[in-house]
Amino acid sequence: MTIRDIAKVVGVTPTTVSNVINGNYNKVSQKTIDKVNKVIEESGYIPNKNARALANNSSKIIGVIFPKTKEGFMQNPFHAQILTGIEKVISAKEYYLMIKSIEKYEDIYQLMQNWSVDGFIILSLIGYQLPKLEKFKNVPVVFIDTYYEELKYINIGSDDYGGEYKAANHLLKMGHESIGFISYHIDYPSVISMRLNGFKDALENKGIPFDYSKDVLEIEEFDAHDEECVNRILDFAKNKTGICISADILAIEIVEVLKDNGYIIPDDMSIIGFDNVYLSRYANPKLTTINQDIIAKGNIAAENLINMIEKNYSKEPNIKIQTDLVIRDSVKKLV
Amino acid sequence: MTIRDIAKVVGVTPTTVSNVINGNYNKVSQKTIDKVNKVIEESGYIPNKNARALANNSSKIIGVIFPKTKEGFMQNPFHAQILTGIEKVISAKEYYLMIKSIEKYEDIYQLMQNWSVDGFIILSLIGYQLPKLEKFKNVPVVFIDTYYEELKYINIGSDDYGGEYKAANHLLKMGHESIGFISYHIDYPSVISMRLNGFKDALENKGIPFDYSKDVLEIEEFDAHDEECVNRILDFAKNKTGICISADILAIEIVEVLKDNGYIIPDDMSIIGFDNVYLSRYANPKLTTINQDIIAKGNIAAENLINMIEKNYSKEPNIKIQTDLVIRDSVKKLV
DNA sequence: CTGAAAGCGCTTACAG
DNA sequence: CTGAAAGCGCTTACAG
Repeated sequence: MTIRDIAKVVGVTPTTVSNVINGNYNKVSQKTIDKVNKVIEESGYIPNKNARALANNSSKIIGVIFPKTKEGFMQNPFHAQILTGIEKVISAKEYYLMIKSIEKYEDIYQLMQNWSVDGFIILSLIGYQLPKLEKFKNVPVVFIDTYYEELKYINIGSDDYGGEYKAANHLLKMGHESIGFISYHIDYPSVISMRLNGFKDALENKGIPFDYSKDVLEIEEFDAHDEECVNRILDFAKNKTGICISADILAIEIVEVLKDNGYIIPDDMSIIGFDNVYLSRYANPKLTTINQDIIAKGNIAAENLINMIEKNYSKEPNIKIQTDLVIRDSVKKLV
Repeated sequence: MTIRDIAKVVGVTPTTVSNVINGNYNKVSQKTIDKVNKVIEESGYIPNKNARALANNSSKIIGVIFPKTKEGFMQNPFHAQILTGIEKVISAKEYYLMIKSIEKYEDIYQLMQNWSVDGFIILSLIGYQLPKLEKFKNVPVVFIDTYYEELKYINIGSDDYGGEYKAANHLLKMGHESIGFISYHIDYPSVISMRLNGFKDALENKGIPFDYSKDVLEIEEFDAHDEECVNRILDFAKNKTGICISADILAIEIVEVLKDNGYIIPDDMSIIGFDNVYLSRYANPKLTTINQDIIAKGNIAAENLINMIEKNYSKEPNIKIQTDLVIRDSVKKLV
């Protein structure tokens, strides 16, 4: 079934059928429109998108790029929630969703040209990996959680700085004075480094000096079965009463490690996460954390991208979702 | 940059360039191959996939179809894990991944023809929704978790019957005699109905009569804030000491409801889930459940599909992943 | 309002 | 080993 077949049946030319399909109604008589539509209906004709994309140089495909992670790309609940948000608006607007997890950013170009992808959403790219910007000139791109000074593109981020500031401040208010910050590997600039800044400033604003070497623990690869990794955490915890952890998923793992080693949470150690991943509400104890509306973030990213694609218009270059403290059961008030 | 541009630079014809790109080396001299490759390299040429798909009627796209759920398609950790498994092999084999969540199965046809999708993986389709089978004749399809008598396609499932049998049996062995089964809406046949069968047979094999009206609770829509929903669960729990729940995500919610209403788990009520979603290991108490290797399921589905696409060969029509009891902390031994 | 024709960028028999 | 040509199924100026 092609456009030509339809044309033959109706007794008209492919041009006309194409015009009907594309809603160029000012170019076709109502009578013809009806006839064509009827045949399309009856025959169950479905246009070939590849041909259309080839002729149009536009595909209605939106590519979503995830960083490749060791656990597997959707094992990260943050990724899963973002994708949920993106998918919802993409499918509502009748775009198609192509997904790729990449190791090096050059892989994006391929996908870009390959399919005449109409636009991209790129997640958590570390600044220094950002490809030379000119390359993106022709394709609308929306970044999520990307910090980069020269970023001229739309970025949908969160108030990472303010969020972690609130987290540390909460610990401080609850009477904790020796507190630390644990994170996966910290890139600069990045979501994590911004959170660290918030942590640091909260301390200093209370007149508590910040000492990176004592107050921050970077964990390159968390592994609950790796003795050295566990010992580093235990060592780090020793002289502290509270810890801010840069992501809920890591926080939950660390809570388990501490519990396994005799800590009672929050009695012996107070913990605050970040992200308010849906898992955190079921953890034991329920995790006090910083909420960001991850699904909204996905929605906003997709909406902005589609606006760019369709109207060549874009709101602000930098949108920041607010972040709020969610108090649950993992922080204890010290007297 | 097109194949023609490359051809011009090399001083050769598009046919030859195409032959080099496609590895038809027996049709081109080594000298030409080298020259062409050099120019391709230098120019950063990337073939247009749409054109190729149009000419080939094959796209290297694999479509993955999820049922549309209220929470959002990736909010379901089972979906997320399956997708992780699928993505891993698809990207390793250099296919592209297109994702769609659908409400009605007819939407599949669209996607199918639209992009000359090379194959489909379809998740959790309920048997009676299965489209007329002839329609799939030309496109390889692998189903996941689909039960259907006349299913002539490959299905990657789990031993749902055996798994739930083990679950119920475990409760029985631990001294529980009045036990129940809770599930979302039950379709027939389906993953859930098979699990229910396993539950039922475990009971009957111990000489305990099974009474659907008393032993099974179907929850159409779980909502912890809906009083009626909560009351139904509390009512159901009243005269029981243990409950098998057909999915971990539901089990975890129900545990919360019970705890909120004064139950201590497992002292007052023993709970077994199903799926061993990664969340279940962090729940409070840690959830005893039935494990299935969800990522492996995704891997196997993708591998089989690609085999079908490339070699027109397929293993068995029906592959069942094994399911095993994972004992954690949500079941109590009765004396 | 309708149609003939060229073009999108590739592939693939076929001839030489 | 190389190339000319037709075709994949659509779109889009352009002419009438």
